[in-house]
Amino acid sequence: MDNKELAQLLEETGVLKRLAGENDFKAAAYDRAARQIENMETPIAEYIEGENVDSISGIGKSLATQIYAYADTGRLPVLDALHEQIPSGLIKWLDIPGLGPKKIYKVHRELGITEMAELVEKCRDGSVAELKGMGEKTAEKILSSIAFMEKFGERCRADQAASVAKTFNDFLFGQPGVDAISLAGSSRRRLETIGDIDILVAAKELHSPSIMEAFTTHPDVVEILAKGDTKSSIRTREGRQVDLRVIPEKHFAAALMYFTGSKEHNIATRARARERGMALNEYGLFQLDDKGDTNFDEPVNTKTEADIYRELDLPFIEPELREDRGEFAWFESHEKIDLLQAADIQGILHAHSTWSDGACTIHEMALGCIERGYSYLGLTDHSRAAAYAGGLTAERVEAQWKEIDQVNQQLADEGHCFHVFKGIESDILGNGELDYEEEILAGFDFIIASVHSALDMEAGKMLERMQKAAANPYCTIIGHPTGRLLLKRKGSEMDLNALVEHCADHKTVIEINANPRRLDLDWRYGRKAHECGMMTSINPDAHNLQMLDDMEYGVGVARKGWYNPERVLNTKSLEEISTWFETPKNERI
DNA sequence: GCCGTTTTCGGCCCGACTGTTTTCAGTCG
Repeated sequence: MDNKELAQLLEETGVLKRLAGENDFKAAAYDRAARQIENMETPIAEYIEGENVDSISGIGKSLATQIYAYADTGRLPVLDALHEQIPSGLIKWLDIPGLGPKKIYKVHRELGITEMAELVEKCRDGSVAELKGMGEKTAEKILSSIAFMEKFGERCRADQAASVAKTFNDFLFGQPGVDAISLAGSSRRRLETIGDIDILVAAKELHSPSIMEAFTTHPDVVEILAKGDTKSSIRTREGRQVDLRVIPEKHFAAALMYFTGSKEHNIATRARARERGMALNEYGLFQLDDKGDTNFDEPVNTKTEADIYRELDLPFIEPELREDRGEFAWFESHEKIDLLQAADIQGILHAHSTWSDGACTIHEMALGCIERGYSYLGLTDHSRAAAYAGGLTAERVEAQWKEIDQVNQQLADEGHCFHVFKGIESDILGNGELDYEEEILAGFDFIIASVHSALDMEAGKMLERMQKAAANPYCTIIGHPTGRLLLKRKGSEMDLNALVEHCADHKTVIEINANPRRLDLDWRYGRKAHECGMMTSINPDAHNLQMLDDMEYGVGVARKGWYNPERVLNTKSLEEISTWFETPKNERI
């Protein structure tokens, strides 16, 4: 039994309680307990053994009873009971924008349906519109939302969102009366997938209507979901939802904080304000009087987000950390957090050339790195098992080494202080071995070991395979550990906590693949990595020059995973990393 | 369902927008 598994069951209980029409605060208690247990570093089993589960904050007598029962029987009684009452088909309905738990339960109860297809049918034949509290427009909205979901899916990758965000950001910035503009929401928090794009504009009230008008009539807009004086939502032809909020400049800091979220982080900051006799909303921070009333015309003077946090006895919390995943607890005992910055990165460690499936020569890739301010390139073409990608035979490896020597000489002659390292992206074979004989392996400066075949291996076997590769003295870095493709392919479900620990023990680095399609290792394992001292490397896996710019996404994810520069391999200078590569693996720090 | 140096009961983050109402519930972020 692990914390994650229990947390998932508690979360599902919260969802079903809402669908069952129970008090929202009760449902929220299950959400809170789930988050608490998921973020705890102590295994829940220790509390169960010590019979002090209810000493965990947010868990009282009732939840503790459930958890003990789960320890005994492997089942959560409250969840089993809810499953009897609520068909699981309804959970999917929650993904339909505009349809929440109350309406879902009403439709289910009164029309006796549980499947999405039945819902479509009942919206079309008018049954839904006839229900009390519903109507024609509600039914139409449900139909259009379902059609939209089927066409585009609910979320998109961060890079896709960035391109839509840029279009609207540039457009709005040019509108008369716009004093300031900022991206907010999950894009600002650097989440790997984005639901909708949130943009915040500061403008005087008199300009608001014309800004809203310009926004909702932009040529990319195919549907207006809502339009008000301060808030509007649209859908773009790429299928993305964009929310715009226009507020006077004096509210900008509070609004940015509110609009950036996460929802859970906001709930916690507002509760914190309450504890200090204040109230926080998107218009500012307000002092409450004895009766709990306040004058909303006179906020506490806070010009920036940092000012608001300071009033709540906190340092500025970087947007990437605002997930209510331990950031408040951290600042109870620490004054600051040292987070990786893009400028800390000194070199590139995962890139391909025309020797395998890359688009550019070694020299071109090196110049691309120099242009971007890096001081080294670890070239890693594919190994021989990756025949589909032009993987290198042992003979071609040796020929490539000669070319790398020539390129290094040429770059030195041209006056560049830059070095190309001889690396390889070695396939991890089905049995966990690397792809060359030892004498070839020993000739590389470093090796990235990645799985490119038999991806759907059973999780336990996959973990053994990865652990064997990671323990190999020639394996420097594990590449894209799960093989996931965001929103497309799930990736291996092996126990990543176990892999992180194993790699920390063997001084093997696990990369954060910066390709926005992967972003693998996931940031959620950052705390585990921190706890056991695992190092990472932010790697673009570049197959052309443009992909070198994907580093931005990798850095965002590393920040989200709480990595400091010391735990990121490619923050080392050229000199430091040369020494590090030369040091035998088991002696590395 | 949880929680408490104002509290063991009565709160729990809070406001905008929509649709269905005729003063408000539901949804969203």
